[in-house]
Amino acid sequence: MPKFYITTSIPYVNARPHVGHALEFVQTDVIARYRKAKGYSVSLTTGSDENSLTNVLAAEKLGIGVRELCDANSLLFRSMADRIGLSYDAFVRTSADKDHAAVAEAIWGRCSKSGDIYRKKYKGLYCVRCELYYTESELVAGLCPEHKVKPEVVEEENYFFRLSRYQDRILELVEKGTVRITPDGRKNEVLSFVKSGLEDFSISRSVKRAHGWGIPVPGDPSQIIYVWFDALGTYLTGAGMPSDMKRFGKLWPADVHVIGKGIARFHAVYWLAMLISAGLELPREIFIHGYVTIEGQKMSKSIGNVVDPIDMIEKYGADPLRYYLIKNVSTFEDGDFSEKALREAINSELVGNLGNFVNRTLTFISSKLDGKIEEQELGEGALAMKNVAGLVDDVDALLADGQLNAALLKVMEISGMGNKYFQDSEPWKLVKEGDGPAAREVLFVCANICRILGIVAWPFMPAASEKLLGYVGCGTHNFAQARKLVKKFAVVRPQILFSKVE
RNA sequence: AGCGAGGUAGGGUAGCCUGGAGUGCCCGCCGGGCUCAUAACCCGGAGAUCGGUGGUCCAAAUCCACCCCUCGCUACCA
Repeated sequence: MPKFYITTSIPYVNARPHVGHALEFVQTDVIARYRKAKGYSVSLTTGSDENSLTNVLAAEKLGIGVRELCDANSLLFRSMADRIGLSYDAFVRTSADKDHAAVAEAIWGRCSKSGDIYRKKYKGLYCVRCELYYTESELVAGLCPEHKVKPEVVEEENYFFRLSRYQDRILELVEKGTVRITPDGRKNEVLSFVKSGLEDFSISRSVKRAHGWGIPVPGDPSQIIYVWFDALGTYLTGAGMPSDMKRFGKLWPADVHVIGKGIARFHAVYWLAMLISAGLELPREIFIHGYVTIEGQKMSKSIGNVVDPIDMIEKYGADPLRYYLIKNVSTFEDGDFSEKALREAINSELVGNLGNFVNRTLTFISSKLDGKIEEQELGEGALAMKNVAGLVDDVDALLADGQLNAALLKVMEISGMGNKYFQDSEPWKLVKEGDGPAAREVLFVCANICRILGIVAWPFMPAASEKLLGYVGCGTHNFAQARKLVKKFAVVRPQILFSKVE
């Protein structure tokens, strides 16, 4: 069985999860489940990024300890992962996972051995209030854009990573697609960034600047490893490094890193260089999604429009939220979230289209045909099955290509087709007229379409899919089964798959 | 400012590369049909100067030029 190793990025835990995080979890999970349904042995790593100054500052603001903040918020992220159905195998906490500290140290050691780490004085414009360095161009009239104060010139000796050395190598890897950057637009951005010239970057902070929070530099307790230099290592930690190198040997390299557009560079440039330097294999693909806006506006605390995915799950369920995030948010561009649109999608698409088709089919079979249906000679129904088969191929191809949004539309087309076939065939009339065989043919076809729907919907809406497959008595969600005709069904009277919202 | 992506009915999209009646899809809206089904489903309809201007061509959403608007990227900052 071929392996497939996929990761989500690890969010900072300075605040609660928002729908943007949910989007990434869902996209990642859809890809992971699709691969499972294709017969891959899939592993998925997620986690939380905790060794950052942002978290320290957030904790100070709240008047609690960093440890406390990280524990609490990490738990929230984990809880969201669980509730949204993210099928993860490892949840790495960068500040609490012993293996992870070991990984960070190992990466450091390996890069150092390659001669890519050196000490250098760093001089920059530092805003004490932000606790951040600014470049000249970021300043507004020479002042910090946030606090309108003049930044201080601060000098600090740090460790640097010799990124410049890898410019040509990265350019080639990305250009040739050895490391695939999806979508192409992002790939071009990465290329233009690399072409503009790569400079070495600082990979440590003084303990003071880091407020003593983070993983110490091996052999130099006065310095803390820069958060990104440790955070990226979670992908290795999750694969088993260093405690289970057998597992790691099987899983690494990652097949896909799913990330948001804001951190593309860290993955497509820094991470690749770090891995080359450390003598480790490179990920095969970096999959970059857009951001979620709320009712057309950027999500922000000051506007107060942050949407809590856990609230949405409690209100509408995980599958409907998953459905919405894939269907209404384009896979690679920014997309919008609105509760109104979510409700409309549930009522008209999940309830009205998919849920109704399943319900009318299964209810019909159980009330009019004793719940049993067997293979029939196919007349008109053969064409319907052929069309469905074509759509299954489409779903498969689109998912393989990462076009999650388009794939889900095709899934919905299948139930749309089922509804139309059911309607046009009017089996209820056939039953009244006493034409049993004709009615049985229609329902035999519809039962198969339901089953196929259950299979292709599984990556997107696993709970509903499993329920549905249970009703038709076919447990498997393996994609290959979607291309076969099941000959005999014993159907149970279904419960409603999705409930209408008022 | 430089580089890149995009502007198609009320919203969201496909079509553009390889010109040929504004052709399609998902919602919303209006009307009709049906009754197996969660007032659901099926059919039909209204609604677009395809960002603007000019050009090439028998013919342009599609090719070219210019302009307007939106959005991304431009390093140590999710």
